[in-house]
Amino acid sequence: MDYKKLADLLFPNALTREEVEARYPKRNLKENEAVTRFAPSPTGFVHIGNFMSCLIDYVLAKTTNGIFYLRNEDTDKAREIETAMEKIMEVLKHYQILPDEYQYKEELHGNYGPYIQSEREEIYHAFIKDLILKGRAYPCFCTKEELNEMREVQEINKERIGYFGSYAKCRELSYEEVEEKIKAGIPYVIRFKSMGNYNKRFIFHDLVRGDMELPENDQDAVIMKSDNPLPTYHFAHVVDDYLMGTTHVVRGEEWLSSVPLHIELFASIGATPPKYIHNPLIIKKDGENVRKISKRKDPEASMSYYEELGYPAYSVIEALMTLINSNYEEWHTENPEKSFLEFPFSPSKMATSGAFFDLEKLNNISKEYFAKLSAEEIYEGLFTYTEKYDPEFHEIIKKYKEYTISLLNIERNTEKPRKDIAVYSDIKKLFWYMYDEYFYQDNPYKDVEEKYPMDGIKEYFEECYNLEDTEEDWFNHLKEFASKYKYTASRKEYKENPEAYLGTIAKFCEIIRVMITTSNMSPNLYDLLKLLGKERIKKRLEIFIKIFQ
RNA sequence: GGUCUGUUGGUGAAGUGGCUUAACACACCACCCUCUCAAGGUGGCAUACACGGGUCCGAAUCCCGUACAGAUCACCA
Repeated sequence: MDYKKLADLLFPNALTREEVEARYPKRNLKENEAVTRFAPSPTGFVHIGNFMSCLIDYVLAKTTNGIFYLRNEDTDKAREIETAMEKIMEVLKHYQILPDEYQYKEELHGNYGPYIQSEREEIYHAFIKDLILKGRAYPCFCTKEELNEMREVQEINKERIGYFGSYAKCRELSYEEVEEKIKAGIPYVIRFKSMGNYNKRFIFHDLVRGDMELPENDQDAVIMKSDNPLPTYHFAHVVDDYLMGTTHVVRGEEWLSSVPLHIELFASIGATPPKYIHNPLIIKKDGENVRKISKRKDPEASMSYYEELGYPAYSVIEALMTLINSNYEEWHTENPEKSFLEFPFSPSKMATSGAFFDLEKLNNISKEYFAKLSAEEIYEGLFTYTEKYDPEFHEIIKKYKEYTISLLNIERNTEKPRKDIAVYSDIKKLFWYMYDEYFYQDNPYKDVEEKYPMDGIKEYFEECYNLEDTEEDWFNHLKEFASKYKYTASRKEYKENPEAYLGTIAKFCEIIRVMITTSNMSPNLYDLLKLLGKERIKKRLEIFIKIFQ
């Protein structure tokens, strides 16, 4: 076979490798500086597993003073979704994981572009032509039907499945045969010609798992598709990461089984492969079974799920960091002021089995985080969140800014602040009744089932309640007053003689609490009353008494 | 079926041959505190290292086998 003739037949106008490589000088890196990339395909929402890889990429690049870039892997034109790239950019922005080099719409940053694979066609073609010239790639005209048939034969014979060895029949085509088929317009793909031996093994070093013994690749994988002149993932990965100078490839462990192919592909173009970090899959318990978190079944697989509920970016990153390195949590409690970018990340400490993204744990992390924020900071976050996800509430908190901050400040500046907010959408659930716009929407007490005695309630507000009291005075006065209406301050006394009392002070407080919040659970009553003010208390009192008397 | 990877309490996990009578965190339960809730405090979850062999003075840790689970075997990434 005359490879030169074949190469010119298939790619008459392709650039040479030298011409292409001249555009991509070696990166000027110091020892240990990592070049990483986030390389999503724009086929849907951002999956949490991909985002975890992305976070690792980012941490690796930033902690080594290296480069983190974004590459749009849009070679699958059939599955491409137009808005997907926008979503990806939004997620990166939301989490402030910003690439140093990227290409989006009219913007181009970085000297190793294009960063969109569909714009790199001539680059791939130069490499493919070069492989053909070396006898390491060839056109294959096998149809889907032929391939399926071959597969069935392999299954019956209990052989390995694939296009390799004697099954790779298009390997043997003569130049004349190829020329004839091409002239006849028969569609074809380009396959890599493997020289590997499946029975031979080699050592592959993964940064997470250490040394692994893998069989050599012997599959003649498709490297260029027939329906469009773009490469498959495998080939694009090899060419792009070589030219763009990627030092570390972070990807899900589902890629582990194609490592032998990638290693052989790198060797075939005379390049050193990058270091690999195969991170664990994010899994989920589904009844008895454990499975990969799924785009279709699990809403929490999508990064937008967390944003919509109002998890702060910080909480999600914290939760993922604890998954990535389980000693992260401990480190962070010891170094509470430090950013996750100062954490000494170690790939070898990463879990090697499936990682369970625990929403309970996320909530806990998030509550701890909110507990540390000031009321003003929470207000700001809430402002941004509601602007996008709850415009009605947004208008309300805008109107009552100072008041909302005071609400958020209840039991906050103490040694043991409240921990009842995990997501921004919790805030409305917690404080809706403190806004008259919500309180008076219909009968506020429609869900109150218990029949409360009204003894002393009206009198309390008329004769005793004083807005100026300190909390201590307030409670003492309340106790004193309630005891006149057969409420006791002593639990013991009440237990001994329940008939003699209407209840304990707790009961009296409960009635007031229900009156102003419609619920028997709320933050500190003293603060709520104070914030509500005399007039608004009075109005609620009147309605309350009217309904319950 | 082939290949690869795993398997420590309810959950996530620490652990790389002696410091382990196996950490820590979350969840759950009980009690304490308390005007309710959220917290906070104390304690509990009673035989947690898949199973069977082996190496060794000594194994959760190394080796072999078995079972189970997961990943992958596309012109999808």
